[in-house]
Amino acid sequence: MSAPSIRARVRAEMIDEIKAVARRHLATDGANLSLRAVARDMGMVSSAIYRYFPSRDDLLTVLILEAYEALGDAVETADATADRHDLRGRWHAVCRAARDWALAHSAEYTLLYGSPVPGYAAPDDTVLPAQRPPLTLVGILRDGLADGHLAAPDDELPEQVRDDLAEIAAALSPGLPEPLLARGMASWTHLFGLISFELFGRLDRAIPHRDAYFDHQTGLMADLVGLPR
Amino acid sequence: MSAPSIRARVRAEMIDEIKAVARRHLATDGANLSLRAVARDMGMVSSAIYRYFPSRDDLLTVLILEAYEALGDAVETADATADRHDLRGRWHAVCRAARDWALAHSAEYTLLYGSPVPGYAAPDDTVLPAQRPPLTLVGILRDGLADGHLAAPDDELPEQVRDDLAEIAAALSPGLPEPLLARGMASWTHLFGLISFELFGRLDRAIPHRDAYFDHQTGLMADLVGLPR
DNA sequence: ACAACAACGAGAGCAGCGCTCTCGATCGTT
DNA sequence: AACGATCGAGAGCGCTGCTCTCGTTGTTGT
Repeated sequence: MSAPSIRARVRAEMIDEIKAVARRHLATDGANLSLRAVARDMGMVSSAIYRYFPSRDDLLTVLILEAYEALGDAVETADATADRHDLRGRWHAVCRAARDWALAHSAEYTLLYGSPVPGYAAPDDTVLPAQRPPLTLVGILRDGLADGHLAAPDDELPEQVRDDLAEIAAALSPGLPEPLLARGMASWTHLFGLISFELFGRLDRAIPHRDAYFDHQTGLMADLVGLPR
Repeated sequence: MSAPSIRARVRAEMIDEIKAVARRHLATDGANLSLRAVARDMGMVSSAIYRYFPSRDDLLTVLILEAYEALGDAVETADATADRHDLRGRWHAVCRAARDWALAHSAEYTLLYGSPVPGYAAPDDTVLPAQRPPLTLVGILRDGLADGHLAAPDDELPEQVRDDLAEIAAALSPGLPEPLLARGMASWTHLFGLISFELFGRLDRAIPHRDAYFDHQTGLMADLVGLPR
């Protein structure tokens, strides 16, 4: 067993460079990534790329996975950096981190949360990383319940809704009351919609002051889940 | 001025058939519409399509415009059909109508609310039709205020948020209190996110009972804007 | 040290795409 | 009846993802 051979090292660097160039193309040209353009940028012929990625979709899948991880990192870091007992501060920090990452990596965000590519099926590997942002929000709720600064709402849930949410709670955060989880999921849904609206240009003419609008909207959701002011 | 000539009539029918075939392709193959495939389906050669639409994007634009109108029709019809004084019933009817239309026309919904196509810029003609669903929701709020069954929240808004919302209110529904509009926009954002999550497969493993979940989530938003139970 | 093998880049080629141009055929009008 | 507009077919351009072959180069076992 020797140190990694020259070939293995070069291969790893090649893969990294392909991903980097692909990300650059993604940022400038949008979501329709051209393997041939990537190859050209690297001074290679298009078929050579296939030594490293079996298909364009496989390259996209890797980029998607890493994007999920990057977004997850950004969100969790924001949460960990905030004062642990300032629930509302954490909430806003997490939401802003998601938005900031999305604005800074719009094409990658589009890959994650935009329309699914027709022929493309997301592999199961994406399920866990995709849960990190909502899990972070749920973590704030869990902490709030634990130290008594947050009370679960006493909404009555239809049986089917309660059952579905109970299973989710069991997987995400055992013991989380279903009515609170329901409101948490509404917040997560709203956050996704908010970022998508902004990124996809739906606020262009309507909302000049995006930062203030975003904070106020996420504040409404903080109210909805019952975070103390 | 004569009756429309045979040629004009045939041309109109051709355009209609192209749009119909294109919609069918959209439904089966997803958002990447192939002009050549449409032409093949019509027993034509691809270049013949260009006698009727100057480019693929122009065909897409027409489909998008008509999709906006169809969604707007569905939503407004649902609102008009419900009991005018049952605010909550109207709210749920409107939300369900939007969701039903999206589920029944998923590719077209994706065209409207999915990631924007890279090279494609939405023409201004889409702005007004795109406002019809949120306008319908706002209409429910306006009616509620008018007959006293709905009270505007007394949220304090940051100045920038209040100013932006005041302009929107002036355009959409003059006199609508900004704090209520803020919550209405949160509801609309949430509704878009909710439908997109479902359509883009993000609830696939998590929520088996989609109908009940949807109604409960939109109910939470009805609470948020203050609709009486 | 040399042979055998695996990994690699270049190139040609296939089928598909959007789009353009040309050329007859057809239709409506004068 | 003749002319001009309209239309469909066909060839062709440059682009795409992807496959296959061929010569070269790095790695490994004897």
